[in-house]
Amino acid sequence: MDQGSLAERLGRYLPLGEAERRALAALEEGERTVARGAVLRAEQAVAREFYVVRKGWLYSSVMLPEGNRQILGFHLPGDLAGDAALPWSHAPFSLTAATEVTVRVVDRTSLRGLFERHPRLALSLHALAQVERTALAERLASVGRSSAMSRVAALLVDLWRRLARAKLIPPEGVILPLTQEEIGDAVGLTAVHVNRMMRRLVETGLIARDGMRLRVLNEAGLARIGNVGGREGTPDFGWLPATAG
Amino acid sequence: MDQGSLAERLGRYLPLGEAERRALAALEEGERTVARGAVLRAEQAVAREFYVVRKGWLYSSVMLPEGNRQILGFHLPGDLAGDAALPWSHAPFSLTAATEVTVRVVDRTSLRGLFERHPRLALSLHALAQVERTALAERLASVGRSSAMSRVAALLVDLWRRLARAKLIPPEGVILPLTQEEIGDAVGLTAVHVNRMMRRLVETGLIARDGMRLRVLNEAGLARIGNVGGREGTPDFGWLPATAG
DNA sequence: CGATGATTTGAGTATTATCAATGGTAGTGG
DNA sequence: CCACTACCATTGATAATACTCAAATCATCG
Repeated sequence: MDQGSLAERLGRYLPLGEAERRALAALEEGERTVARGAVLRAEQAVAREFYVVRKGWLYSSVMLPEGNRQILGFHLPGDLAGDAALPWSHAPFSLTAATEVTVRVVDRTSLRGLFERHPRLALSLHALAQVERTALAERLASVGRSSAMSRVAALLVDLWRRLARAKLIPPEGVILPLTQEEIGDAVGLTAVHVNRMMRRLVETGLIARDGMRLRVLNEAGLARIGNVGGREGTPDFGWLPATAG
Repeated sequence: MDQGSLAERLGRYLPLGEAERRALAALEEGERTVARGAVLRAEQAVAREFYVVRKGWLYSSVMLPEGNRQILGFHLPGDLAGDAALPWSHAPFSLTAATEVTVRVVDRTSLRGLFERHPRLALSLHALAQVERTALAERLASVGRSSAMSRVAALLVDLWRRLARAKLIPPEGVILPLTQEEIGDAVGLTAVHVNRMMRRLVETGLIARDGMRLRVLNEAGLARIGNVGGREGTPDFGWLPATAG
């Protein structure tokens, strides 16, 4: 199946019929590739479309008036990006390429047809949005109520697990295409402090680093430090209507 | 129209047809009232339903292992609550009554019928979920990247504006049914520090308090301190299909 | 090789948390 | 009506966490 497609992503949660796969594939119109560091869509830009990440990483962020940046989330292959802009004419946050990234473009008006002809897919998309929302809530809890160590650990576990699910982790570890400043902007810390925390995680033997390459040596331990729950949260799409065509 | 109903809420964003109003009303099945402080649905409880707030306030929260609590958001009349649990069999966070609160119960499986028969409403619900998601993102930015003063100010402006939109603010000010500890749990501060910040906001003349009653004297100033944007973010549901019956 | 940007480390500071004590207010039961 | 309790707000004093500033090291790329 198409690597990083919407069909592949939704297929993780529920079985899809042939017609449904085709409908999803038809959504993804143009393809666009942007270089590392480039902004795919800026905050406040006109936003009539959203994206499906095919290859590479993206992150969404907002800038505060004093020049601080908050990174809201990272979008890996198979993730949607920019769909939170649906109910606005202008993007509430910007999308930036953490690596060179390839996305498929989905015009928001094409959701009308999808919702009319494929209610089951519509419901799945809705449920998927709620998954993202829960992830955001968990990040908020981490940033609002945990120590610096915790926050960094939580972010690393989250990324590690998502990458693992998407089968993107080779045995020698994964390349985290993030500066420590970006990590800091994601968890609400300065780059300097992120450095100290990562360093301590290495000393403790929980992770290993080599340049940008990261290996989690003790996922359970890292999860504990990060206050990250275990497997309670397996998505349950079983209540959706049974597979159509 | 039914105060705090889903129809009233969605009607704020787009015109609804008669059939659509009926379909929305049909969703809301039982009614339930719980006392201030009571838990409507606990974290990890089986979650096959979600709620529409009719009267009173609710908040959703998660507990961290060390006993810290993060309040994720407040649900005012007309808001959905617990809908983020859709893709899970067990609730990712708990719902607590901040005041005595009355909710209508919606079984998640009844969404199937709605999505099949009313794609336009389905799309609206989806868009509404994205609105909530954006609010969460803004809170994250506030907690992650602003000072204590900012965070408290941002929360107050947010609540104030939402209450104003729902026409729930009498001229003498609104009763915030929140302890300073709850405010702290929402913005990632201790109750003690929340107290100091609120006190300073009063000294500065931005707000006035009398017991639990709050009045915002200078909304623009409070918004500036809170790093809260102005009117950029007016929802745009204009791209949805035109009104059906 | 020089230039640019990221990481690393140290020293001092600031913001926010923690601890502790006091006063206020509402509710309860006698 | 009053004691009594419980919870919340307030304030001060102290401690800890994370930030700021600064400089040195490293890595990468033309």
